[in-house]
Amino acid sequence: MKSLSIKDIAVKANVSITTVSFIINGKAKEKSISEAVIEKVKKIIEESGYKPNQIARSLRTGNSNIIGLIIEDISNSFFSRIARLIEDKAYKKGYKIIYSSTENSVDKAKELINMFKSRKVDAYIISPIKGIEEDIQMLIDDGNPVILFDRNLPGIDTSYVGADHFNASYQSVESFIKQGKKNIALVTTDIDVQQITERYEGYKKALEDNGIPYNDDLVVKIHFNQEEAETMDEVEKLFKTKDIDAVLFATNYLAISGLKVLKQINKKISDEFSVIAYDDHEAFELHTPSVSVVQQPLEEIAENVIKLILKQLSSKTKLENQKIIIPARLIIRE
Amino acid sequence: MKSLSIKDIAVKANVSITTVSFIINGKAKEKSISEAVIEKVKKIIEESGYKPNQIARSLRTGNSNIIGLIIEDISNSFFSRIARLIEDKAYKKGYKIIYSSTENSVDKAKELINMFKSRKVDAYIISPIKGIEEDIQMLIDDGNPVILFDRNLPGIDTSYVGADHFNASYQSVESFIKQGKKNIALVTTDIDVQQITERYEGYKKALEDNGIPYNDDLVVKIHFNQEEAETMDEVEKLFKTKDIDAVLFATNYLAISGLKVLKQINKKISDEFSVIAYDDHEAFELHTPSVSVVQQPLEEIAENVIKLILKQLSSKTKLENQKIIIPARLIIRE
DNA sequence: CTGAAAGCGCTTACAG
DNA sequence: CTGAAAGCGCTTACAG
Repeated sequence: MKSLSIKDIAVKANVSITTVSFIINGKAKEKSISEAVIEKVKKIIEESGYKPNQIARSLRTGNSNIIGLIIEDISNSFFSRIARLIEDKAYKKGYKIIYSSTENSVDKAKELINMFKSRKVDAYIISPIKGIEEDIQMLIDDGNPVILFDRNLPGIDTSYVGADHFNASYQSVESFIKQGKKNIALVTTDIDVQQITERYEGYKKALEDNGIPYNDDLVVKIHFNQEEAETMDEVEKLFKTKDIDAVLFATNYLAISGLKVLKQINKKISDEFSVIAYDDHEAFELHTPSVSVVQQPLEEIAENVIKLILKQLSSKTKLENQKIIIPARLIIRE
Repeated sequence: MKSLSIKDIAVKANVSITTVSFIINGKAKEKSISEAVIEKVKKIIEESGYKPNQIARSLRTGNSNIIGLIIEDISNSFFSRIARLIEDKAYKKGYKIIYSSTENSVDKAKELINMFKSRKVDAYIISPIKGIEEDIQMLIDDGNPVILFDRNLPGIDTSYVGADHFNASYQSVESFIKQGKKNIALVTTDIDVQQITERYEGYKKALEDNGIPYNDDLVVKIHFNQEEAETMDEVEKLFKTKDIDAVLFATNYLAISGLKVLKQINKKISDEFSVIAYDDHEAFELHTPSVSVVQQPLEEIAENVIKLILKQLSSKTKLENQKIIIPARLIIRE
């Protein structure tokens, strides 16, 4: 069954397709179409259930009312929750979101950008990885609104929204030190992205500022994408061979692996052994005892991303770039 | 900066756009274009970075290589993990996925279907809710491939893939009974969808088959979308006023709220008080003590959904419908 | 107050 | 072996 076209409506209403188009697009008044015609056409559209073909509209107008969202992995709860918030907020303004996961692959990220480009999305929201700077720069040069979030790409001159990873990490370590901890470990990943680097820098600086020597042996960099069993082995080794009294996990999935290890080796979180996880997760509050966390300001990140995108979308000229850094919240749970 | 069109390539190569189009679409051989021309055109495409406009292609061919995925809520880990698996598998076959969340709203679900329709997606994967039967039937009548998953819509004659909710629930209750439990509660939701009803029926039937009278007081139906605090109040009331020795949670988020209550009122899971959660979640294995769960076969669900969709997509004729029910796995954790 | 016509960038049946 | 032309379903500048 073929669907109706604007022509079918025009024939039924005995007017031109121009008239129908004006009515559909709310330009009837402006084009001074008579009330009678407006009524008649609207009624026919209503009754027939006609929906304009958005593909044709996009081809003609060059925009799509679609925003492309590129993230690392939709099954990661940080991203899926952000995606949901962005989706909601965009939807209310008449924009749809197409998302896709890069899985931390430069090739896939480039492909996704190309796919979005060839579908003429109106704007790009990207949680970028290293290696796609050029592709992003091309989008910007072509005049597309582009916003980076979660991770900044220092060389790229565009707007960015993200949490203050450095300070969050700094404060976490400082809170350990205030509790009297001396041997503070960091479990992080080896992905070379800014937010991970910042968490590392925050850790280092906090030690330094408090006169505790940095010890490379207490920092474990887990290879991205490796089997969880392997990760757990590495963390277990850290817990067993080093004399540590506190550990900061740089991502929530690492913290979960870490907690599994603690359970396995029957080591408890206690006054003698503190844990902070970067990025909250339902498992942490529920854990016995509860795990302290750094909460990322999801709502504010999504809010700011959408606000910037919509502002750029409704402006004829390129707006000034904004780098918005939002404080994260350290939640100490007893 | 305007992007290149097929015409630009044709001009550069000094051939017609027809020839360029044939080459792009791999029909060069079939149309017996000379090797020399193929080489020349390919080189120019390569060098210029030309990407065909998919919008124009869609308008012309009527298909988009896009599959629409409609789920309840992308921030729910069951859906985000399924989405990721489906995305991966579709991507390998050259299909992209557009997803959107219905948030259990009939209106939003209808709007999403309309949006997908007007974007001419090639196929629909839908985790449906009651009230959109007509809209789905229209899609099917129009000849679109449609697959339902997770929840079936009994009246609709199309393929379906989902877990065996009835048996999973039945077995959970039976395992309680084997442990000698008599007062088995069910915490479920009031959403009127098939998979929730089946979990309820499985619970009831297992009691009946084992000679335990069904007691309505032990079944709590939580209102969907209400504040978690309210949910926790209701669960707390159940735990405090009824003398129960086992509880089955019909969804993982309800189980998480339930565990929070247990923590608050300082009640422990033990030999005297067993818990099973429907749908695994990282928090459950980590919990002290670990929580038994029903694991949904995510990988198999995604695999079967994609297989059915691709088969339908590559077939000229409408294939016979298949209802694929996959057993869930009950994992008893000590 | 309304319409004929061009054009967005493709694909493809047809012609040579 | 290759190309001119129609057409997918819209929008919009222009004309009357």
